Amino acid sequence: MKLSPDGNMFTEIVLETFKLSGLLTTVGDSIAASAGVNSARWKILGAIYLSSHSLTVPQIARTMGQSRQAVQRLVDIMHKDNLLTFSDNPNHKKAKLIALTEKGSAIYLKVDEQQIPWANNLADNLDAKDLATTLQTLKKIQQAMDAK
Amino acid sequence: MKLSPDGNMFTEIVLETFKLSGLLTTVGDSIAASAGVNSARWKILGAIYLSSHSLTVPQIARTMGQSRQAVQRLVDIMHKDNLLTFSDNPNHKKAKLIALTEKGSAIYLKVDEQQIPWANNLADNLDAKDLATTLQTLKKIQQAMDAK
DNA sequence: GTCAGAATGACATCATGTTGTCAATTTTAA
DNA sequence: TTAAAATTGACAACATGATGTCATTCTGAC
Repeated sequence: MKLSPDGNMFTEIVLETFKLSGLLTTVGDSIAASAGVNSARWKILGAIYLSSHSLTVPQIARTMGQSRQAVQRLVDIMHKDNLLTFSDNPNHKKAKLIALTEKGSAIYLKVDEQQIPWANNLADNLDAKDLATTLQTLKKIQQAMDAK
Repeated sequence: MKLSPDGNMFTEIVLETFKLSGLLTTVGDSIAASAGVNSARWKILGAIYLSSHSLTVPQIARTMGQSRQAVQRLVDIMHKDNLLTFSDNPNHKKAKLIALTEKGSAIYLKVDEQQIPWANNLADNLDAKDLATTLQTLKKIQQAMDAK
């Protein structure tokens, strides 16, 4: 069997996604470093901050497209480092609700201060319509994968 | 400072890229498993196969957006496993040229057999024009990052 | 209400991938 | 031509992340 023209484009998108993810992680490490965290921990902080309410570990993992255990590991470390708080979950005895401490919040905002001009600057050189299409398509790809 | 509307879209694309990359790696592991490799090794095989000529380790790393050392590590393992060959590089005494063995080639093609219908099928449910825009935009983002 | 199946945390093992360092080689600039 | 800078392979240390297992808790079908 051969790739259809669309299948070929799709495959190229997959490869570019891998590549971009690697590059973004490296850049993210630089951006987050001055606040004392790395990309991985910044992403955890962001997942909680952006949800605007407490989340359980599995919820964070699903948001991030990662395994429950990988997130649990980081959450435990960040809890020890006083970046996150655990609180009882009225709906589940074992699955604690996770929120940011003041320190965690401050770190997230400090990283954001640097990420914002970076993102604004890069976005300036790109077409808004194309960005919108790209964002929607990335989401649709995930939905299509889920459906299989 | 606040995110511009475009900066906000850009940030969302970044997060979706991370998420999609994680999900694709998991799916890729499943697809590649029957041929005895995983996503990481499949990607190495693909980088060499698709270039249609021998590559050095740093060249593979740049193609994949990963560190030279991570690629070197896998290449050494895959050489031991008889998936790759090393040959002298007329342009560089230390940097060997890497190519696929018959076994490596066969494995790549076997994985491809399964990846192709998967990609074709998913692409069928997506708009060709949107896929083209997405692919171009992902590449442009990388160029814009490089320029900084 | 009960019980099978799913979800969750804890723990372990392993693969992937980054960063840092050093010596050897290549490239570049003067 | 030569010397400084960049590239490369080898090696090490460490962080990230997937997978597997077990006991506990929750959910849903009956």
